[in-house]
Amino acid sequence: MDYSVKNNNIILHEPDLSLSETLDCGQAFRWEKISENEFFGYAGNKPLKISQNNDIFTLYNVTEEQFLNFWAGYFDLETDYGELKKRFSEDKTMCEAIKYAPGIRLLRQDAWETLFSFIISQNNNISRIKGILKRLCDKYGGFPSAENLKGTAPEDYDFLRAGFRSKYLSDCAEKVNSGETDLDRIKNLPTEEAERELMKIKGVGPKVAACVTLFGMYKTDSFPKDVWIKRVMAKFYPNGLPECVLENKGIAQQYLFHYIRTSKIEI
DNA sequence: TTCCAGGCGTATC
DNA sequence: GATACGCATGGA
Repeated sequence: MDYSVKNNNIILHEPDLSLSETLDCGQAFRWEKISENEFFGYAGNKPLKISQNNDIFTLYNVTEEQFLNFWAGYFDLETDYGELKKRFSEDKTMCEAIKYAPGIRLLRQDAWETLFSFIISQNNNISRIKGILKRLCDKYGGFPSAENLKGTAPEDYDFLRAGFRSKYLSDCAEKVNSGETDLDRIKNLPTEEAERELMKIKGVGPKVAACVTLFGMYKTDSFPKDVWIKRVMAKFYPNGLPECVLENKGIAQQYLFHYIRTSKIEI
């Protein structure tokens, strides 16, 4: 990890990171582009302004301790994406997807925030998901904890305009508050078992559960299959994923998802 | 205006 | 176990 401290900022050198590709590819919903090369957003309830000039990043008003204890982990800086991408590129489609957006990384996000957010994501589009989460955070002065949502009924979420998902949100809050869903315990389970546990929450099926284990628990072998990934599978991998991605197919999934969803390739 | 979105619960077979 | 359908809302 190549960084230095300058004034109150952290200056980071990282060739395998693009802010727009990583923060705006549908894995996190609370980042916004505030200028050509700057983003502002939140991870948990930690705010950050960050800018990029080629492979040099500035994290504003971040101490070395905050950087090492939190942001370095959030941006997955200890993982060598150069090495990962080299391995993935043994496959032709992966090679194209990586060439299209080489700066994607998997963010290590908070499990609770990921769970709540991805319940909202189902049968929904990304810009609308962002709007719903903004209304949520505006009301609670940041992303609410499970405790903050204790005792909420579906109607309590009307202000979100989340539609049929409201009943799922109150069930999620209830199960986490009662301890029936214990995210810290689930984190330590094998991927498949963890997903089975998460699916006890109403509105959490295989896809949402996989997003939670991948984005919120850093289980890099989980593989969320949304409508876009189903298209990728049908078009490029009718006989299954190539061997070179299997161990980290969750990370590979991010490149594929972004590639098929935003590039102009024929589906 | 119509189509569809980082799906899931339920009914039915 | 597999398949079909409805669902709230609003972006494009």
